[in-house]
Amino acid sequence: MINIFIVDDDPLVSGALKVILENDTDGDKIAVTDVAGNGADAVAKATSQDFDVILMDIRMDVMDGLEAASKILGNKPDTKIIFLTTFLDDEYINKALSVGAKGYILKQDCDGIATCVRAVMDGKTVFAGKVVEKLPEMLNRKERFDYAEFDIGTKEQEMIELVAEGLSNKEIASKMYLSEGTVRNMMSSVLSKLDLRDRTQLACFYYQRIKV
Amino acid sequence: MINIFIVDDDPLVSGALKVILENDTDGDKIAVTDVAGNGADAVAKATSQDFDVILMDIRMDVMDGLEAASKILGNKPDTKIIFLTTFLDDEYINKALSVGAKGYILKQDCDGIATCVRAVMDGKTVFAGKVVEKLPEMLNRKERFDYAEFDIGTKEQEMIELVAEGLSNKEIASKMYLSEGTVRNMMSSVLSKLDLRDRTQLACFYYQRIKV
DNA sequence: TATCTCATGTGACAAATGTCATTTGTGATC
DNA sequence: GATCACAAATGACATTTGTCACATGAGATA
Repeated sequence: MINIFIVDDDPLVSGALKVILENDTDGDKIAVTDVAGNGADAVAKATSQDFDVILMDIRMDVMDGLEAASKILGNKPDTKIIFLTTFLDDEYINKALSVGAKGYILKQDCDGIATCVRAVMDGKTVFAGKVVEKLPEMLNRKERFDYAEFDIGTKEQEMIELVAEGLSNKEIASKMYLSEGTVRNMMSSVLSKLDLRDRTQLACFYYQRIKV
Repeated sequence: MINIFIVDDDPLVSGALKVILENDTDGDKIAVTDVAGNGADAVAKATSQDFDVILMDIRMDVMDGLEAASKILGNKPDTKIIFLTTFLDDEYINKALSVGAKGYILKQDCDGIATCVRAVMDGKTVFAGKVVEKLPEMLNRKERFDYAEFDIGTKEQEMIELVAEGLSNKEIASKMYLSEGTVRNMMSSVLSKLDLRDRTQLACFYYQRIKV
């Protein structure tokens, strides 16, 4: 028998999941033995009881799912937690992985959730296909840096990228069809806007804050 | 009925998988409809036939699984491919994700493979627990760069790190208790060893090849 | 001892870099 | 038409940077 704990602030979701899971017959019987409506509750219950798998929402009041998972896993590292959420958010996915989640499934395609639970019980980790599609870009991701916040225009952005490839002013000028003097002026302006001293600091800034 | 194609250079493995999969009764019946022993064969067969799921080894003669998968997915992007391999290699995992694999399972724990196949049929992606444990570090990894290969010593490494923080020669000299002239000489030497032109290119090199 | 290597340092030089004041041309706005 | 804003360009300047030839001193080796 597989012993499930559902954490979701929407009773409709918990209810639906319970029905789906408990009526699944493709293998060991699954039973939902407890339900919580927020992260804090979840931590309390998971501390006093043992569950085979926890299905948890991420966005919840009082304490969100990621924090709750972190606390639970800090206490019982072998707990298998599957996140079941509506949002396909890079930040969420990254944190879920870091926390050590065993799954990240989207609510919109949670039909096969019973199968997921079984796979997780087998030591596997199950992700929604769309989640995994995002991983490669996340592995070599570019942060979305808010150029506007620093009042930096498109041409200036292009120049920054070229600096970050190691080009000299002359080379940049040639690539951008500008005179070298203009590139210098742009450089000077960008450096001042970003409060940097020279092109090397700009390159560092680029790799540290803009692209990673 | 779920229609499986197994690609593995070891007939014992293919045979064992076939038995495990076809005797599983927890849901739709699973049938292994074809088998191949290397990547090239796999590409040929996957082009002429349609399969629901392809289970593929990575290390194979003639053409490895990753390349084969890439070709197959280039042709039929919706193909669901699960890698089944012995190796927990960062490079493999990264490529598998990039290629668009629906799973990465270790042979040593392939008991639940039928469950995995079903989860993948449901649009999920299934990874061995150990694979996913590696992802967080991969997401913020530091490459281990072989300074020795370029004959770069400890002091030179330290200098490189300082350049990558945007320090000037004078500042580096002060931090390392050297004269500015010495720093310049070191710089010149390092640039030549790495075949770079200036400190900005060195900073770029650092972020692109050394630390990420 | 004589020699060699190596890290450190100096001085000189050309090139690249960043800053600034100023000019020019274009398009928008009044 | 007059004015303004702005991108592009120029020239001058001080500073930083990279290169090179060479000096110095310490430690290793023959």
